[in-house]
Amino acid sequence: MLKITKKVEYALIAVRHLQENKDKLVPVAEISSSYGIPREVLAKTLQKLASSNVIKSYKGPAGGYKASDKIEKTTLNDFFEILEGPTAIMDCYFDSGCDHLSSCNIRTPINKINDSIRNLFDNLTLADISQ
Amino acid sequence: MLKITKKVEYALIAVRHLQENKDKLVPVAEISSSYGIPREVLAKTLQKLASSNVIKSYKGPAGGYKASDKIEKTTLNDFFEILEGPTAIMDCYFDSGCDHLSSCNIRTPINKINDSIRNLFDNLTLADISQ
DNA sequence: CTTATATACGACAAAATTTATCGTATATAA
DNA sequence: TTATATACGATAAATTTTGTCGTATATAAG
Repeated sequence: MLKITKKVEYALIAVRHLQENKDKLVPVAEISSSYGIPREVLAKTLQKLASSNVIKSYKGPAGGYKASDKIEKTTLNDFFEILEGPTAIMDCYFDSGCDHLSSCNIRTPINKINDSIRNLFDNLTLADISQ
Repeated sequence: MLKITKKVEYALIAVRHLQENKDKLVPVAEISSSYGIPREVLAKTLQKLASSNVIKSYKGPAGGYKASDKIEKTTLNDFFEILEGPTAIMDCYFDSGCDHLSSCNIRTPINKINDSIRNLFDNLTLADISQ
């Protein structure tokens, strides 16, 4: 439990690789072969980061991805939510479709844990964890 | 991702129920029926908490579980680890069997995130999140 | 203007993990 | 002796995660 997904792992690897190669455009194939990541999975992950402007994409031959200016200031919370949706240790923190609400005795604990984690991730940027 | 398991959810519910019924022994069946939790799953979960002395167990008719003195001071980290093993967002934080180590460029980020989460859970007790 | 290369994106299959069930053993109060 | 409760391993079902496949679109180069 409390594991990050491969998607997020791959995204972190890619982001770091782009930060280390700011001078050029990096195609998916380069990252995928360098780190042994399935190409299509990585491609979709980078597409999400691109549509949120964490990285920039360029099509065509000699195209690829590069880090955007935004990347350093992106918080872990934003990064995770771009890739996986809202950060919550239980779905009921965001969803409203719980039918056990009347007998639920852990709403307060769950909310406290969640708020703590979200606060942690709101205050950590991609730059912070790279140093 | 970063979800707690049902096991942990059930354990939290049970712990809160025991805290609210400190005067008596509570059998698994009472908790399981009150909150709609599968009996056997809950039973195994409580067995783990009992063998770690977070709660105490009593066999036989009129037996059941009750909260121990230790319960209030138990940290979330201890609680989670009793139920699910070491807290880590990626297995490589504890396991040594990674064969990508030579090309791994996210060891620092992963360790920083992990340490932050563990620090958070080390400083939150079951009592803290119940208030 | 054709071709080769790269991103974009939806549908589906495979694998892994989580969740639940079943069967049996042991302790103990009445 | 019996009924009730915990203890615990094996296995099945369900869910989630991970990976694959097919097709479309953009663009640089010859």
